[in-house]
Amino acid sequence: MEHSKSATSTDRAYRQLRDAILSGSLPTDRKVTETGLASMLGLSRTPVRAAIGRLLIEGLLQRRSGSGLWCVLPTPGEMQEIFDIRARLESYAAARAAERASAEQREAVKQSAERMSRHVAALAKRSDPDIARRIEEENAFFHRLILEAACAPRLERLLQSTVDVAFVSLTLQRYSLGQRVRSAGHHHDIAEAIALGMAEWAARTMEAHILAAAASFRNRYGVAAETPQDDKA
Amino acid sequence: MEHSKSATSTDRAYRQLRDAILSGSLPTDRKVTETGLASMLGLSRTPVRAAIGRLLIEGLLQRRSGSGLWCVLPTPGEMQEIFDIRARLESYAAARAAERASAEQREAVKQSAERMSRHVAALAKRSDPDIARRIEEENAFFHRLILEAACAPRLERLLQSTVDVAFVSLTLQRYSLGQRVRSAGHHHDIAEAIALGMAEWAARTMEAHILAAAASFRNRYGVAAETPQDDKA
DNA sequence: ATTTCAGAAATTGTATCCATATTCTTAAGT
DNA sequence: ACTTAAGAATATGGATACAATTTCTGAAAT
Repeated sequence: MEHSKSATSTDRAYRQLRDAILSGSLPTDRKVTETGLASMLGLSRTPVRAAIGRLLIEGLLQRRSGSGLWCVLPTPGEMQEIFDIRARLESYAAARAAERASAEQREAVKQSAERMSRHVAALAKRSDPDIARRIEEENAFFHRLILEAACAPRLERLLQSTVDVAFVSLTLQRYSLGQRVRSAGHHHDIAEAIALGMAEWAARTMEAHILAAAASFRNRYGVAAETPQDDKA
Repeated sequence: MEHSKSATSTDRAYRQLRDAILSGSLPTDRKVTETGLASMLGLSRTPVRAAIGRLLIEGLLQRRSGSGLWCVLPTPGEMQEIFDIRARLESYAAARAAERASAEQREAVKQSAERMSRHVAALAKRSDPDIARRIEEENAFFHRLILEAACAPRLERLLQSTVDVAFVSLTLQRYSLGQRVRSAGHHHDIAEAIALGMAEWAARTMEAHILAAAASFRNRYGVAAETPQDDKA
């Protein structure tokens, strides 16, 4: 659940670079170099290159023709795309989980939903300054539980490595209290659908859950509703 | 549309290893080593390691706990999973293509469907010994056209890593003539839906198109899920 | 002044080397 | 005979060295 403190240098480099890109501390308006990143991290180029390879696949870095390596943050349009993809894949995961989760897994999902409700209640009472982080972790845990219960290794890899969860939690951080209450309600609905083995209900609720997050993101970052006329990004 | 011979050693290593795994010329019942693969390809470990990194992400290689590197081919259950994922992602691509394809792209999709029909007709007349390959290429081209028209770079990357795994397995199977005729019909339907901008129709037809392929695959290779008996080839 | 060519600098791709961790083998002890 | 421990062999992760391609700079020629 938490990052094990010491992994390989490659893993550390990957996480550090990803965080640096997502937090905006790496420039997106000029090119970066492998050597520069390596010396910034205090490592040789070898592990940094491996990390760069992963980030290239995930799309957070790009090699532009004849002008080096660039950090790339998803445009609002791409964020919408990411949410749409997640809605489709996670609803599939929810349906599979409803069909094949073990009894313990169904119980665990329900308990996660319960905990989430308590966290949100605590947030309303301002009783815990650290509660926002707890909510985010609980949310990630909930989705991970379902993904595991879905018993779908390929789906898991796709969701984990290519459409980054960090984007979603970025959105979650800005939820209003009302949104959080409703989001916790979604978790309850999904948990119940999975517990009862109702795949279609689970899938549609998960879809709605993620599209709600997408809508919230759109509101925040000011991309008005999708215009029929094509805006090239 | 084909690989130019000149590329970086890493790319060559990646392609060679991927082909070797998918074609079954690398063992899946005992472990392989980086050093062994490198000397097999006549390269140093460095580019081979980069290639291995990509294959690990794609799931064609796995590091098993404390016992090295293994080649992994998708099980029939995973193939079903891959088809399900493709059905969801490519139907999304079709919907987006219906909404935002250019006039030229809509025309190109229709023309590809036309060519496919002609190829299938030629197949019926046995007039071209090479026709099966042509059909495969046209099919790949059709799907690629739609993916490009969808204007969704993330989706494109995501599908690229899942599709080609499915494709190689697909080429192992032989569609019956009747199936090919119906498949070409799907292409026409999808092309028309996209041409008319009818996103929902395009999406549902694409979904059905891929699930039909999945069913055909299951009949040949899968554990017969719930089919009482399979039909004649 | 603009263009072009050459040399220099820099960046990426590849190979080799080293260190650490893990496995396999062998020998010793109970 | 079986178990365990120690050392050897092997494999992987990382660093450095090297090569080749690409880019930048500058000067010369039209």
